[in-house]
Amino acid sequence: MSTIAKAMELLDFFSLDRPEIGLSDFHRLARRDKATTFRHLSALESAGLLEQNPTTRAYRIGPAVLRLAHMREVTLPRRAGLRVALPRLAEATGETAHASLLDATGLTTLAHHEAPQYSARVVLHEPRLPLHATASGIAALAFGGGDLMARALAAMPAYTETTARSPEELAAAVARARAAGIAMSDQTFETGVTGFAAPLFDSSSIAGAVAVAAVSSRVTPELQTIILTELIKAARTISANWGGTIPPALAAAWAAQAGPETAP
Amino acid sequence: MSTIAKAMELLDFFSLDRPEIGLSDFHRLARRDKATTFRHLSALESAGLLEQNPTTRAYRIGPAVLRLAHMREVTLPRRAGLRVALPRLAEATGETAHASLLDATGLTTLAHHEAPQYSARVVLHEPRLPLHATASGIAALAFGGGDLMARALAAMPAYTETTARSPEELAAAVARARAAGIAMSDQTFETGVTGFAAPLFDSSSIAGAVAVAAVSSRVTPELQTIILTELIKAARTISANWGGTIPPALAAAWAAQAGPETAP
DNA sequence: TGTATTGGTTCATTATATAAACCTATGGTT
DNA sequence: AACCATAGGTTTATATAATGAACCAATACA
Repeated sequence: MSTIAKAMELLDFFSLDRPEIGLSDFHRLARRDKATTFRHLSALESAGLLEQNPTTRAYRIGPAVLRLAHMREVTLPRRAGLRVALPRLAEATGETAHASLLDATGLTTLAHHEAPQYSARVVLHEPRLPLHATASGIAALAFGGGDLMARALAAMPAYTETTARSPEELAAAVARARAAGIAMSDQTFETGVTGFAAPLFDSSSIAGAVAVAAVSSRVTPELQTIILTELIKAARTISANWGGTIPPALAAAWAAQAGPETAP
Repeated sequence: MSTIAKAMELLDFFSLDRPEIGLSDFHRLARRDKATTFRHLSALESAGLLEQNPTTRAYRIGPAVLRLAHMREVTLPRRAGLRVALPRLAEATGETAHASLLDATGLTTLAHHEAPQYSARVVLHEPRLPLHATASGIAALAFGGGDLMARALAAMPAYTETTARSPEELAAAVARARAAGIAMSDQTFETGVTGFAAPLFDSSSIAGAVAVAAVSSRVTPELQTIILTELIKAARTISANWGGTIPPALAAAWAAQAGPETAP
């Protein structure tokens, strides 16, 4: 593994719950030598990707990231297209809504929004979503290129009892999602969490997924109907904002899924 | 220089004018071997910091950057504090306003806003601002720690005829800024651009600078008065948004500068 | 058809990354 | 006050990973 990749893995240890990490914590979290960790952190800092809290000396995301994100958002807007749709999806379903971006290597969480209705809700903390074990991943596989499937098959850790274990099992889930226009996952990533996801498109192809992560015990047939309807609405809105068009086969599946009243 | 730092330097070649860069262009821009450049780009891509445009194969800023920026902005808001103040500063002065963040290594441009009034306006494209040659840099030196000055003296390229060349010249400019509460730079970085800057503070210390980059030929004493007044207003607002307090000496300088009607 | 350019790959050579041990400062305990 | 644990950071021989010239395949232009 390249030194560069090792250094940049350190960035993935940050989360909303852990926005600042000291040298010793990093050294333990990454299970790497302290001197090595220190030099990696220093290199990231000198590029502005990290900075040190002047009082605690702990490391946190640096200002260069803001500049880069601003640049991407101006030239290739994504977040802006979620601003309305995601909170609306969360409120309409009463569950946690989130959107992720697909690149050549997999899905990256882009934004999430928790519904305020219930105190029991799904809180997300994974920056990268495994393709084989999440509804978003299945949705991406169902409507993405074949190379994605190869990547998914390369590593299939079993997170729960119901995580797909074999290529056949995964292929079946993907086929179901392709037919329904929506991917579902029953506690395949985290126990107690049921996922529903729809693919998102930009001007060239599939670009990500929008999903609802619901508390499993709350999922009744009625709620499921609401979630599917709202998810399709959200996916249509976001894809439109991203300059994408829904493939005809998917549009037909959605029309059948949600009933004629929500057809385009 | 570390491999990590070399790889991350590649990120600085992106700008709003050049949001996508192909392998060959990168190899020329960075003056590095093509194979090396390729491996660096691939490593950045595997971390999600870059992605490839699926049609042109050119590299652009990746989705991970959005996630990191979101995380920083939630835990340590900065952009939000500029959203109102910066456009207002640009409109009130008729010139380009910008804000930058200070870290241990220097100033990073955070956001800028061009005034719509005139077609002749200053367009900024530098991601990093040199401390010794910009108004923002002088403001940072005037109100930042002594280690900053050491860093500024380490490298002092002469961008124009009027760029400070000697430590004494720089120290004089910094002293003027400290006394006035505002830094000024007459075409020290780019010919035809006059800069005015005020320091910004967060809860712990100096955190950046807000500046007006004016077309030199338009700078009359009247405009200069407007710029100084508005700049102080903007600096007060932004620092307040960032949870900062203005040091007494600076508050006094500002009160004297802008006249009693704008005193806090 | 020929030529220039693109993105990407190979492999011997060489430079850089690594990790154990060490240093210094600080905060909390006895 | 002495003690211990932990923090951030540094040193140096050793080992691993980075480098770049040459090469390949594909596309674009003329």
